[in-house]
Amino acid sequence: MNARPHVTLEEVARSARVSLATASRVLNGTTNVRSDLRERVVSAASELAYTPNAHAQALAGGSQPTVGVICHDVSDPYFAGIARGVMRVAGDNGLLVMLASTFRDPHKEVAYVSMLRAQRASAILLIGSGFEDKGWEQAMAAELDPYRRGGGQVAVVSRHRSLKVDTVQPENREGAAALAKALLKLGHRRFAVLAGPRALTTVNDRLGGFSDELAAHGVELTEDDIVEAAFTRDGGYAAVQEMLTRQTEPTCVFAVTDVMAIGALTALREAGISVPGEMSLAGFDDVPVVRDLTPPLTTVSLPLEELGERAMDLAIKGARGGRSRILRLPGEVVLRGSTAAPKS
Amino acid sequence: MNARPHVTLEEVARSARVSLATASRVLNGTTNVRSDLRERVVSAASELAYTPNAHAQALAGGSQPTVGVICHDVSDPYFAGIARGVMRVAGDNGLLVMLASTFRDPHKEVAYVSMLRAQRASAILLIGSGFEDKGWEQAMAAELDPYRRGGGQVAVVSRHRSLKVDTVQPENREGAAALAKALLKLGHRRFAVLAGPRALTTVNDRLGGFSDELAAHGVELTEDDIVEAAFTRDGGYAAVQEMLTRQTEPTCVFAVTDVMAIGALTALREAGISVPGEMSLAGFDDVPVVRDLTPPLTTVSLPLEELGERAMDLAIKGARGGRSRILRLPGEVVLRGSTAAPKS
DNA sequence: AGCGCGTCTGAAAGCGCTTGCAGAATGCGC
DNA sequence: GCGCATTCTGCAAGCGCTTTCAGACGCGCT
Repeated sequence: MNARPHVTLEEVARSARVSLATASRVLNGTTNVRSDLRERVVSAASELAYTPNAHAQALAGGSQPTVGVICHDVSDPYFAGIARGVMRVAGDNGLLVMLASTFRDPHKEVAYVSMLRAQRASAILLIGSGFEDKGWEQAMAAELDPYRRGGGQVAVVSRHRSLKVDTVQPENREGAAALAKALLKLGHRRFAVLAGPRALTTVNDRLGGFSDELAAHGVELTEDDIVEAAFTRDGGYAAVQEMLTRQTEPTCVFAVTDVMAIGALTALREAGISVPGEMSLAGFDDVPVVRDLTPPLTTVSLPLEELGERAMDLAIKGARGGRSRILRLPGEVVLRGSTAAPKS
Repeated sequence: MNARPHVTLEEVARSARVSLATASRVLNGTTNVRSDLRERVVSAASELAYTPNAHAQALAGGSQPTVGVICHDVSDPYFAGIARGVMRVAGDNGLLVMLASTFRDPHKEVAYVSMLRAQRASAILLIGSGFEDKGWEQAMAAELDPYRRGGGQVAVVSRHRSLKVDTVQPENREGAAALAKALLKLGHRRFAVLAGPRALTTVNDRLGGFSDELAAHGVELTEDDIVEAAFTRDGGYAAVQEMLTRQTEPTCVFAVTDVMAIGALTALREAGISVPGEMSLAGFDDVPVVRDLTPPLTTVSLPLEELGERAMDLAIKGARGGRSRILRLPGEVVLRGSTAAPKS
């Protein structure tokens, strides 16, 4: 109704009987201003509940205090953990975060980058696995390149390296390999893997690291041992059901993601298979809640918040001299109650 | 390095040999433009990888396709569920979401509103319990009022009504009361409540609903039965430890939040108290993961995503004729394995 | 008292885009 | 072939703010 437009700097200046320039300077602390004038401006501003128009500021050359973050799904605890780190660093630096959730739709992802570009976000963070898809990569590059050429920062968590940007990489391959080694040491020889869609780089890396390490110890993983499913709790649940219909008789299941492992655990329980008594189960990520499962989940612990913090750091200190920087953060195998020696 | 400024509409226009106005009209589809001109503009734009400067657009009068969402903690699954709904609706409407995480700091919350105001976000959503604090309420109102006067939409999930804004309210009181009734019916008479800080309206409502219902059935809840702790998993964990040191001997524990209940469950297990054998446990929210706990958690199920969707709807269809609208969404008691009749 | 210097303040020029307005171009009927 | 109605197109005025530049002012000095 009384959609009276926003209070402008000009009104403040008029009300304080100073010039626009002076008002601006007071509010930004750019230059010294005689104290009585400053006083007048400050009180006029607060009286009118003035807030600068960020768009005008941005247009006029002031830098833009917003960064964009694109993830697959805000409600996935893996992402949530990373986002937490991102938010903290952003908050500490007075940055506003624009968060977009793509629900794993590659088109949306590109579209969001475009919007962020329009917003002249000072940085864009891509979080979560990239897609192994030529077409997508090109479309993404077509947005990202002009963005960076225009001075935008890009940082990425856990992506394919073919996007030549600053990257924070959890060591998926190595982590999965270390997990495989630990599982072998427990005595397991027959494994099943619950994998997400192979189009995701993360899945590939973890799966590859795991099976290579197995192979190095003379244990082959066949296609039959690998169940592909959605990258979610329900995906894990369904994957176990699928697995149980197959001929394979694993003694240990590796879900490439904790979230999938959670679903798997429930499916196993409902099938009357005790964990770890009859079947060991391991995940990856060390999402907070897996500690509270029964049994607590063996997994590869990733410093989720730190991943986010580092990515944000890279984006902020965007001193991209030349090469794109890659920061590798290792995971650590954490053996908990969900794994044990196989029933002999 | 080659921080060449962004491509502007003017360059596009020049490259297409048309006027600025025409280029603008082509790109916005405002008016019909002769097809050959349109053609030239379109191809020039794509060749130059042009993206309009959203700030300039906003300044020049075009409306702003961004909304702000403020929550306590992105990594809390309760919020994550709501955010999911918000994101979906936002995405469907071509809106960019700016998400801020306050980590429960009231000052930050106000500060973020101010930033969002500066961004001229077309709507601001406040998610999560408000603070029962006069000073905070005033500070908040001081930001929100001018914002709305300037045409901004505000919607809120689960807040105190004293902020006169469109609200989506989960029925905390009623849900807690219904839960109390169900628990009484199971035969419980001695309860403990793990509560979050009383400064949060949500805590008050749930606690109030629960204890009032108990009282209506002749069961009194004393201060000793209530343990106050942080609103987190660790808070729940600590609260159980505290509870165990007290004289009370409850047969049933109500954690006002699923997240707290998760911590509580682990603490109980570690204390060697079986659930539900020796102690029943109930939560509130029905966060996805509680189904996968052992035992699965009895709780009051809230339609989390819908809460978010509705809030976003309210904000978008901001037809605030006069009164602020309040949408109440009921919760539903879901009895799962974590509750049983008390050991007689 | 007069001069030079340093510090403040204000006028004005954009930042990139939208849009009202007026002039150009097109098509039609006669 | 001419006049008029009907589209299109281009000019130019802002949107609200920052910032350069030059003028105004006050000071200490000679």
